[in-house]
Amino acid sequence: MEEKKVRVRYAPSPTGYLHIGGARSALFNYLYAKKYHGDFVFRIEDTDIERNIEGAEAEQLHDLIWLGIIPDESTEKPNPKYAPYRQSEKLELYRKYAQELIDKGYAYECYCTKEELEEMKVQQLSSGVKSFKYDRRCLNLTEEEKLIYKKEGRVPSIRLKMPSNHVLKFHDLVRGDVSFNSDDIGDFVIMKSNGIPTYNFAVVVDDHIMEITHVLRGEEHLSNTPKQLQIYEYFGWEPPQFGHMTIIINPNGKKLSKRDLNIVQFVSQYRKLGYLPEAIFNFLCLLGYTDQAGKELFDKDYIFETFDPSRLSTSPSMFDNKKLLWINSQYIKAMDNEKYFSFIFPYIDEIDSLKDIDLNRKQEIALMFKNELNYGEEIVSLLKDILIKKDELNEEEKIILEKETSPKVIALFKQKLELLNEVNEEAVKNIFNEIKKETGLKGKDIYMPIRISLTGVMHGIEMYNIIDILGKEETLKRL
RNA sequence: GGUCCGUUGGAGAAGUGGCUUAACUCAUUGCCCUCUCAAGGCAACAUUCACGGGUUCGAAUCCCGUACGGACUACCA
Repeated sequence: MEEKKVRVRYAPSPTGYLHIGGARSALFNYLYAKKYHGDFVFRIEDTDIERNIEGAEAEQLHDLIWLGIIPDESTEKPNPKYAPYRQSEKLELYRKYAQELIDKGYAYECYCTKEELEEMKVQQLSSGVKSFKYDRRCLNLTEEEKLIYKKEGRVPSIRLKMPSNHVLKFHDLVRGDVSFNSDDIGDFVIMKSNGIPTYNFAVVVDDHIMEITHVLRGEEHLSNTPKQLQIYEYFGWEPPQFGHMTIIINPNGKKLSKRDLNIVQFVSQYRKLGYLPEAIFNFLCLLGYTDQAGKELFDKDYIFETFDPSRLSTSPSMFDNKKLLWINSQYIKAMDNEKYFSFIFPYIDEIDSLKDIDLNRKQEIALMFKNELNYGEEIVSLLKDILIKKDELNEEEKIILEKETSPKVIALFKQKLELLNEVNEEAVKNIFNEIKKETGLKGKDIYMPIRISLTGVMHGIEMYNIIDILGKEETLKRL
């Protein structure tokens, strides 16, 4: 058999921003393409006109590229051979194929109204029927009957005629052999009465036309697969190989939903918070996949090389924000300084008093926090902790300040600092050493009173850095 | 209810019949470092792989059943 070039795709509907789940689907398809030197296609499934959102398509593509998941072909970079890349632009094609199925006797017009279908459903359910299936009342409509319906103003949808007792099986890239029986699947709609194809029909046509060879998608699509396979069979087309990845669950064990407000789950939100694309990319690789060598921190080239779809997991993975945070902090630490500066400056600029300081100064301050940060925006609150002194002290802090030696230490420090011509790290260290000698105190007893009188809190970055950030004048004022 | 999928620690998981005293990572806890927090270093954390049977000399690994969890069950994608 001739080796076909691997072609995979990510095909979102433009109903919102790129979220974690979508990004993960895209990512694994992308990895598959990279591993097997194939093409990764970004295409749009916009058949639900009601839910389409202006600008969502561009946002999704933009976020994807930001993450480093770069399509070889997309709505913005189409290959004429496969264009168009939006379903809404090839409605005629779907109609043509649907008609072909009707002509072959594999599909039929259905004139049922929404109300009738609803009623059918209620009736079936109440009469103890196990699962709802369309009762095929329009299967053998005569031309006369159709005419009557049409005169009533009814516009038909088109349903696929499922064969009876037909086993639809396939080898799932991640789950192994899976099979369904056509008897459990009702005649589903392939063309809505508004002339727009349904998802299950449109993907088949698209995947076939675009010569998609492999489809990695979420487990929620598993039960759609037999429907799609039946369509492939009717057309005599070769279906792609499917692989159904685990769903991502929230801490309650439920599928991550876009409405889940407890979890930040849009890529753009992470970008704004100061997560690095490489870190998210890495994290996403860990969601339902493990590296053979057990590595968890790796760069793209490594995963491109080693990716093995058979290692995709079959049990759901929980979205662990703490792990993302940790991975992100690792990537921040590993950044080279130039990159780090351009990453972190926008956050520093959020603080008015630091916005216009000179470059060297800003770099110095930025570096004080490089090992401290889990995500970019965190620097804002860390800096504010220093710049804005907390006014209410808690018990522990009060006790330290009220200790009999504390006022003396603070006074001594203030006095020595005032005499300093140039405040640099060494000079400040010397002051602490002198105080140590003169008072016989050490460690906590010296540092804490000063720390608390400067910032109001017992924790934070190194003392010298705090003094450095505040400046001599402000430091003296606070003592 | 039906169909399909899953079940190893707080979380992600490795494990494909003997090399498992169940790897590795996050989290948690303790210790070291240290003025503090963080970072970093070290260590602890599953007598056991949902449960019950079976196959086998031997099972987390294979088979059956039960329980539990999830996805789907739209003229949404």
